[in-house]
Amino acid sequence: MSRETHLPALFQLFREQGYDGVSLANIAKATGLGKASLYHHFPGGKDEMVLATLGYAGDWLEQNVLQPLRQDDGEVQELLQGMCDRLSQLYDEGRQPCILGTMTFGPVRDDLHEAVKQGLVEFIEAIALALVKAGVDEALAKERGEDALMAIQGSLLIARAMDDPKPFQRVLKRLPGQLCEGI
Amino acid sequence: MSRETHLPALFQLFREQGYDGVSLANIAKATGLGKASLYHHFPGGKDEMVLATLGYAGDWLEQNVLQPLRQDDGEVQELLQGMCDRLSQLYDEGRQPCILGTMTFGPVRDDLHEAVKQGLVEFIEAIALALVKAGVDEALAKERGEDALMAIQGSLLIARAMDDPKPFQRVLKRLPGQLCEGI
DNA sequence: GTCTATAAAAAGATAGAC
DNA sequence: GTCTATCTTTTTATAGAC
Repeated sequence: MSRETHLPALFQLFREQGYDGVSLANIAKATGLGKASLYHHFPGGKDEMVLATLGYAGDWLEQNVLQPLRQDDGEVQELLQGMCDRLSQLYDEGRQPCILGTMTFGPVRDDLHEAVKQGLVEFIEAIALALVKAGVDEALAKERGEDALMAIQGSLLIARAMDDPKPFQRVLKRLPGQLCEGI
Repeated sequence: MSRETHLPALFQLFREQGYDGVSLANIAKATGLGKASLYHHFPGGKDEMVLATLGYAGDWLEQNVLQPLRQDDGEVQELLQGMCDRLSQLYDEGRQPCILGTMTFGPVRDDLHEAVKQGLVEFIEAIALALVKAGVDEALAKERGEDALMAIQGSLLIARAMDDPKPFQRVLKRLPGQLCEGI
């Protein structure tokens, strides 16, 4: 069993319960490992576990959402629709939280904070790039990328707080058209 | 010194760091009390502290935001503009988080979860009521109330993650017009 | 109403055997 | 690579004096 084997379990734990909410006992139970065994895979302890998990989530996002979004072929509306489809999968149609959002409310620690910020920046820039290619002004494209992330994160937060995934689904449905308004 | 004296300090702690992130040692330091003294004011311990803090925040919101929003006099645009002005004050123009948002990512506990959900529902319903009075269809008004909360919470999350309050300020600026679209 | 002192439990982490 | 056992620190909470 390698380190990568257990990252999906860690991902699920951390995105649901956050850094403070997850204990090594939780992780041991979820992975089926003893607490001591976790230190074999992650010598840096809980800090290394959460950073590795953010890397795992970032890789998934990069491969399945951002790289397709940066492709040159295809209409921008279709690229954005593809993005929404993948996000719907990632967040299980609004029933699962985003680890970046969860970690935003975690403890104030520079490495964690930077990793989250970096993930959001790359996401925003990938959307902005797609809009710029479609002829949108650079400043407006960046604003719309930020608007998209606000809409996604806000809808996931409300969906979680209200025990109802529909707000997320509604937001995702109108997102492509909203981003392309005026093109 | 009464219990109410210390609620502002607790409010600031909990909205910044969440339930798990705040220890009794933190609270003791912030209030200037000894740990044991906290149990005089809050015999139920940390649980009672956070619930009392949510009540304190809910009272502020009710008095300063929701009641003015329910008033009959005045144009709906102006009522919503007033709401945004108060929210800008509450969140220090995007530099401070919303305790409801922070608590949404806290531990899964029924009483906390219910208190947060209830606060969001009342907020959404107050906005929807103002729109209904202005002639908006009931179902659409509720959607727009949800949209408003998603925009507020999403922008506060992004503002916090990116160390930049401007996304929140931008969202608040266009919110009244957005909610009144088509009236 | 606040304090010192202390308990009891849970947390993160390590040593060393297999 | 995984385990049992143990250690250290932190956390929540209580007892009882002033």
